[in-house]
Amino acid sequence: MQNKRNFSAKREAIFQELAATDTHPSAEWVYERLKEKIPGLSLGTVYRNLSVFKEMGIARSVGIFNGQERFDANVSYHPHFVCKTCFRIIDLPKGFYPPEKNLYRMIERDCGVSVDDHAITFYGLCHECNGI
Amino acid sequence: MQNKRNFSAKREAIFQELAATDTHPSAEWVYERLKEKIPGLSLGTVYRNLSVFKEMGIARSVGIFNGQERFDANVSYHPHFVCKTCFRIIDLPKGFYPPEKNLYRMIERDCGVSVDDHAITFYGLCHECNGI
DNA sequence: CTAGGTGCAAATTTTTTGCACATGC
DNA sequence: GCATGTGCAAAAAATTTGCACCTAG
Repeated sequence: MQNKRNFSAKREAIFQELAATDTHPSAEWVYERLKEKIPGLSLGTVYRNLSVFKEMGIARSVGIFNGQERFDANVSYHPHFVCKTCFRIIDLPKGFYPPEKNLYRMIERDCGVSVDDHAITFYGLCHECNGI
Repeated sequence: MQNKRNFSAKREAIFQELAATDTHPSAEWVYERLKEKIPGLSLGTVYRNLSVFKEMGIARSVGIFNGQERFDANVSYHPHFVCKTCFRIIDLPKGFYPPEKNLYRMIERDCGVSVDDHAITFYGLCHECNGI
């Protein structure tokens, strides 16, 4: 496993930007924020590095919402809430809906597949879009 | 000829094709299958009608996998399994990982959002891709 | 006639990729 | 020098849309 100290300056900055937010940003969002600090940055580099992070296992995709893939540097399991209106993505505590111990093994036995991951996503309206 | 839904012939055929399969197909898949039976059909019409079905609540999106949105005419809640290699999508019995009664209300109270839906997706390798 | 549905192709949007150049060891 | 990283723009791929026509009622 590669230490992120060996990252290039731009790769490091992209990872830090992703890791420092809880907004589960898109590539575009990361690019827009970083191009102020790093004038030479290109959007393609952001895409390429987000792919690198996924392959390394230090980031994951939350899903594609409103046509844009959303990323998360918090790779420990937790459910998400997605607002159907503004596509805000909120982390939910792991305590909501915790997976049973042998759930993957049960599915494997009953369905003839191998399972190594899962995702839980709730949908609705966030506080701002709810008109409250 | 009029059917009970008042769908046009093509709309009805698209819905029937979606409802008759458990493959959770993409628009392309539906189009490829139907264009043999309905020579004049166009891909745009398939896309437009799948959107209509989603708005009507008689179909839903399973998610976007391998760049293609996948649809399901089975709108009653059930978890899905997605093969990371071939992107086959398999229905799992509702009994796996059933939601707790007041889960939505708990999330609403604790997180200040309104919740009306959720999805659970397991990932791994299907039987064919597992080399078994 | 009217309203909705469709074919067709162009446009849109997001993401990927080819290639030349840059950078660090 | 060599391998990796990057800018830039073109390409790719999926989906949406504009518009003219068509069809049912």
